[in-house]
Amino acid sequence: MRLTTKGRFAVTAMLDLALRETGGPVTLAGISERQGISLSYLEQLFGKLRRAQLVESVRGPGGGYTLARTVAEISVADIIVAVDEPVDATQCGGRENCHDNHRCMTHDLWTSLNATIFDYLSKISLASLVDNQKAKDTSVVQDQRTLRRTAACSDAIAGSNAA
Amino acid sequence: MRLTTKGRFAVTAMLDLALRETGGPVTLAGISERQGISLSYLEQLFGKLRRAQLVESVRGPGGGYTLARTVAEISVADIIVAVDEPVDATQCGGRENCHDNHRCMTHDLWTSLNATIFDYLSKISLASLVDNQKAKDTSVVQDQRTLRRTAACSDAIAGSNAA
DNA sequence: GCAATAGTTGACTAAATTACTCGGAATTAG
DNA sequence: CTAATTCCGAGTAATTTAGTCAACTATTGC
Repeated sequence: MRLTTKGRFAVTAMLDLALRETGGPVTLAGISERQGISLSYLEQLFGKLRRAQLVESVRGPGGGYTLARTVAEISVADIIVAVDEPVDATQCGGRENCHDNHRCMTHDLWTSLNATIFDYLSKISLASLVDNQKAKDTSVVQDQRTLRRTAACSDAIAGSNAA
Repeated sequence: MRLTTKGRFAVTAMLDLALRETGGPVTLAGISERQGISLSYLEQLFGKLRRAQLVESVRGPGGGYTLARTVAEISVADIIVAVDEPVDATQCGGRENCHDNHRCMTHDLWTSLNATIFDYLSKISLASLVDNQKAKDTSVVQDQRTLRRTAACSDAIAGSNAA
């Protein structure tokens, strides 16, 4: 479990996707434009997200990405694990070949700490982020663009909650 | 708040220090040998830990480092923040210069998530890690045969960093 | 005072990772 | 067919990680 900007990008992109997927597949070009993340980088990230079965893709015109599960079934931990390679830096890589009586020190310390952080992030679903985001949006109504987006978000939430 | 191997090294080193400081200042050379972390790298890390006032140094023969506070007053979060540069990757760096109506999305998401993780790690003190470690040590008493493996293990660690 | 010990600092470097670009191939709607 | 879009691999600049090296300062023991 690492926490880097890579994981943040992925979560941001997934949140954007979650907020819009009722209108059919969402293109990476759109996410790129809205979130200020380069298209090519998104392609890499979504390649991993797809292989982790968090999203599904539709090729061709009108294609794009959709969530492979409901927003309630996708956690922040899922996303971060999908894009941040395992790496599992317990130094001995799970094997017990560290120092003699010190071998468990780094090992147990980080495996348990990792487990707890992972556990914590597993309980934060995309659904809760969407809700939070929706609350922010409606409380800061600015112009037409925001209004349109808010409406779309409401649909997105209603639609995916029903499923 | 990032979680990288750098922070892990620092926490490991601090734990080693906490476990031994009753016998006076602990040298970096000792920590280096026991934990398999290069001396020069430890120098860098402890420079930061000292500037963050988590440790105090004693120069000259018999010198080394001691904790600047009690083990109960030092948290894992303190250590990680001390060595992992701020970076604060909210993309807009705290300023509100992100995209128009999307600016708060990444921003709020990560500041709140960061805060929660930070909060969590703030509650894990060195004292609890020390207690945990002591329990492990006494329950898994090693014998002389194990001690000889130490040298070989250092090599194993150096090699497995690539993985 | 001298020598040994140990921290302090800064400059430097190799390797890895991050964040990204480019070019093209596969797929599919219209 | 053509355009839109994902898919894929190679390449790359910037950054970070992890570590080296050398010179320096402070302290202690003799």
